[in-house]
Amino acid sequence: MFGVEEKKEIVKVEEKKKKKRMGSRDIEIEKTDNLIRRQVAFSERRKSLFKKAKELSILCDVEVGVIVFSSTGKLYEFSRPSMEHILSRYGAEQQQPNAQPPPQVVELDTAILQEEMAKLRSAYVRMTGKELDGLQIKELQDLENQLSEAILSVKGKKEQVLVEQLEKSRLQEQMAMAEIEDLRKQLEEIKNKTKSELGSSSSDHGSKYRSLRMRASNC
Amino acid sequence: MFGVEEKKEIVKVEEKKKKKRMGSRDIEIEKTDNLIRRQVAFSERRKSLFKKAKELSILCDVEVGVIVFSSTGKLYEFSRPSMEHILSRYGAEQQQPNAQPPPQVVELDTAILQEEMAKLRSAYVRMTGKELDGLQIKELQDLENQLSEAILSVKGKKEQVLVEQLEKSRLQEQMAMAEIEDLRKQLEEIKNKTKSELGSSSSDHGSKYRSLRMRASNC
DNA sequence: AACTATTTATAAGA
DNA sequence: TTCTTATAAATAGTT
Repeated sequence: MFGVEEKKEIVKVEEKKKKKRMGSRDIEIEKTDNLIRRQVAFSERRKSLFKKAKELSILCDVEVGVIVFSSTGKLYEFSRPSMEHILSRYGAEQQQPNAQPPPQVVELDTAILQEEMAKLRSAYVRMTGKELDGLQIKELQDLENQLSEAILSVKGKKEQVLVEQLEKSRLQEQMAMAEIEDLRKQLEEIKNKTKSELGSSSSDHGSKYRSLRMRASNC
Repeated sequence: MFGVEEKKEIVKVEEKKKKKRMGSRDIEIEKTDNLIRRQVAFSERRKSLFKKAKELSILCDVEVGVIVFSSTGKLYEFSRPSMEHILSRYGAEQQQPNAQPPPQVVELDTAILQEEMAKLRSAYVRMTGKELDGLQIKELQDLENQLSEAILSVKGKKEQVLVEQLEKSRLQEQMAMAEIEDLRKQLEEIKNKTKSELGSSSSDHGSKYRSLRMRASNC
C-alpha cells in the first residue's frame, strides 16, 4: 500500500507537527542539565551498556568485562566470563596496572643476566676448544696458556687427592695393624693361660693370626 | 496529516512485503553462522560498545572501564579515566581479586637463570683449574681429558691460522715480485730507448732499480 | 565499505 | 520512578 517514499514523507510531516523530541545523543554536552535527568539517564544507559556487552560476548564469542563507578561511588559491573578471569588476563597482557613498579627493573635484570650468561657460555665453550673461528693468534695463544695452566692445576690437584688418599689408606692400615697386634697378644695370653691351666684343646689358632699379621706388615 | 496509528499500519504492511531483514538481535543464537559475519559484527559492536561507554561516562559523569579480548586473543579497551585508575579502584572495592602471575613468573625465570648461571660459572671456573676442592679422582680425570682435548683443538686452530697467514703472505710476496719484475722490464725498455735515441743525460737511475730487484729476489 | 529494512536505545514528557 | 513516544542509533543481511 505505502512504499518507502511515502513513509519518509510521513516522518517529515510529523517532524513539523511535533517539537524537537530528540531520542538523540548530543554528546558534547556534559552533565545533562538537572540531576534527576542525569540519574535516570545513568540508570538506563548503564543497563543498555551491560546488555550490549553481553550481546557482544555471546554473539561474537569473546571475553568482555565492564566496570562502572557511579558518581555516588557505587560499583556496577558485568563480565563474561568472570571479572577475575578478565582482569587476570588483562594483567598478564599489560604489565600489571596496579602496583608493581619492579617488572621493568626485573626485566632489565633478566636482560643483563642473559647477556652475562651469553658471555660466560662463550668463554666456557672456547675453553672446551670449540667455536674458535675468528680468534686471533694472540687470543688463541692466551687460551692455550690458560688451558695449560688449568691442566697443570688439575694434574696437581689429582696428585694431591691421590696422595691424601694414600696417606689415609696407610693410616688406616697402621691402625688395623696395631689392632691386629693387640688382638694377637690378647689371644697369645689367653692361649698360654689356657695351656697352663688346662691340658691341650684348640691349638691351631695361632698360625691363623700370624699369617694375617704378615700380610699387614707387607704394605 | 497521519497519526501514530497510521504509521504503525504502514510498518506492518512493509513487513509483509519485505522478507525478514532483521536489524535484529536474537541473542540466544550464539556464534553467528559464518566467520566473516561474526568478525564484522565484532568490529562494529565493539566500536559501538566503546562509544556507549564513552557517552555514559561523559553524560553521567561516571567512571567506566571496558575490556574486550577477541577470539584471536587481541586486547581492546576503553576507560575513563585511565584503566589503571579504574582497576585500582575496583581492586580496592573488591578484595583484590586479580592475581599477580607476571611478577611470580618473572621472578621464577630470574631464579632459573641465576641457577643456570651459577652452574655455568662453576663449570667455567673448573675449566680454568680453580675451585677443584671436593672433586673425585674420576671427575678430575674427566676434566683433565676435556682440557687435553681443548688444548689440542686450540693448538690445531692456531696452526691452521698460522698456515693461512703464511699462505696469504707468500701469495702477496709472489704478487709483489711479479709486479717488481714487470716494472723492472718497463724501466729497462725505457732506459734502452732513451740511450739509443739521445746521448747521455740522467745516468744514475739504473743502479737504483737494480738494488730493488735484488731485494725482491732475495725472499 | 556502503546500503537498507528493522530493531533498539534514548530524551522528554506525563 | 516508571511508562510512553518520537526520533536517533545500531545492526543483520546484502551488494
